[in-house]
Amino acid sequence: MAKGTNLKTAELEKISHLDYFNIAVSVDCVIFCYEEKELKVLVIKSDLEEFSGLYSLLGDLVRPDEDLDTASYRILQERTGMEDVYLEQVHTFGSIDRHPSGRVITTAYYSLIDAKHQKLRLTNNDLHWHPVRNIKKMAFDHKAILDTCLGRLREQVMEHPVIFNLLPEKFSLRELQELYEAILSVSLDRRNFRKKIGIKDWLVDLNEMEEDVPHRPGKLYKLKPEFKRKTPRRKSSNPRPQIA
Amino acid sequence: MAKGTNLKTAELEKISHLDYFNIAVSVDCVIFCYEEKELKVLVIKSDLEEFSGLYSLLGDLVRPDEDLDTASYRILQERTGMEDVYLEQVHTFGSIDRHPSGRVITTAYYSLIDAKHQKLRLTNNDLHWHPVRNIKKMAFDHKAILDTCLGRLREQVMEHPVIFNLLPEKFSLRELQELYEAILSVSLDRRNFRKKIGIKDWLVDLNEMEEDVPHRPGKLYKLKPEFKRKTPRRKSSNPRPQIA
DNA sequence: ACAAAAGTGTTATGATTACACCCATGT
DNA sequence: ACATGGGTGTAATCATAACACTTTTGT
Repeated sequence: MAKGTNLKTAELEKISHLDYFNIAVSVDCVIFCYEEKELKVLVIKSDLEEFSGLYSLLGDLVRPDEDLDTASYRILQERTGMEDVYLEQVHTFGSIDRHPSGRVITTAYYSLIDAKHQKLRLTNNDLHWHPVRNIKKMAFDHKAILDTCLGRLREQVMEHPVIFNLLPEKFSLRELQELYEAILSVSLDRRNFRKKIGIKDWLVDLNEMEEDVPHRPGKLYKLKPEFKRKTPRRKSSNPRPQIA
Repeated sequence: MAKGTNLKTAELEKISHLDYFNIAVSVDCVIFCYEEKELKVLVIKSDLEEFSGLYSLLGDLVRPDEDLDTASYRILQERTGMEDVYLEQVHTFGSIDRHPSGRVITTAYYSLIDAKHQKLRLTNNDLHWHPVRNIKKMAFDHKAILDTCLGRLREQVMEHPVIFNLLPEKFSLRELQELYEAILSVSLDRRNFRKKIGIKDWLVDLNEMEEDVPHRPGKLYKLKPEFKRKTPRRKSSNPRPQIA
């Protein structure tokens, strides 16, 4: 269609791009679960001598024929054996010196999974779930990545029904409240918590009771099916205004 | 320190990475300004034949010796001649086929600048400010990038004093309200708006009046200096809870 | 009987919404 | 005098936060 002008074709431009094909691209996944009343993150011992003894997040280079989102999904599947997980992109870290092997930029995702359903390939390099609040130092800039993802999780959890990805299908309001408390590092008033959850209208009362608890059993609830978004919600570009 | 074990050094690992050094990394800037009572974005005619006639955002490949954030800042300076601008990373777009020249992932930033202070190098390729609401189609996936950044701007504007980067130093409450209305595509009640802005306590009354307006002049205000964050705010990883 | 947690309501405060009139300035 | 926008307050509704007692179950 377009006549020969001073436009470049993509094919021509490709050549001039070649000089720039020397930044590697990776993804890192902050995979959260909730276990023993604690928020935990999946970490593995770094296999770089520079970071000997430190743990890192799970990540990998992105393959040239693989979407960024697909790459993070692949990491997650390879390591946890889980399908159909909640995964959301958070931030891309691109400092020059963040990786000792050379220029590697990385896009961080966070993921929420139900501790009961995953079957970790706990084979090597001390791959394990680590309580988030104990973590002081990690390989690379992974502590900053973890902090950023935790911050995002805390923001999301207030407004969107994502937290349920960390719980089994059926749960009591106490379990839900304890999970909020673990994520936010606060303690919440039980009555106000129940009122607020009630208003949000996210839950279905299953008319079932907890079993095998050493106290009065609580009712069990599940998330209403219409809120089950394993695929990351697309950000609406038109949220309703909250100003005046 | 570490004895020779089965750890790899970064130097060794570098070699195995070489196969993967074939994804290009770019940044794209969604540069907003406010002019003639409209939110506008800086666009330029695409120089790719595939997108002949379409406009694209301003972007460039990231240099191997340049931080991601620095790259976006460079684009902005080159094109607008401005220093000290508000710039925030939003999302990284990494579909395989998003660029016809080959595999290019791009990190999108949005920026807010005062229309009065910029001196555009309006030299070529029809670089110009385009009203955001008219834009239907762009080169590459740039329409999606624009929408995502606009969505982020709308989220931010509710909670954080960022909007002032689009205004001159001194402004009236009417100008401020019109700007909110332009960004959010809503109309706001004047009394409620003023009440809400008052509560936020972001402004200083300058005890000056508008001049040269064909009606009763309004008071002028400026943003309190402590809220002038040209550098993107770092997300707190500990927002106060808003649940119960 | 005791321990542990479930379940539940009221009051006070602050934010939000809807809504209408007089005032100051320029033409 | 008219047109344009500046400036202001009240009442209704809703969300939030603080707070304590009775009930149910397992041991």
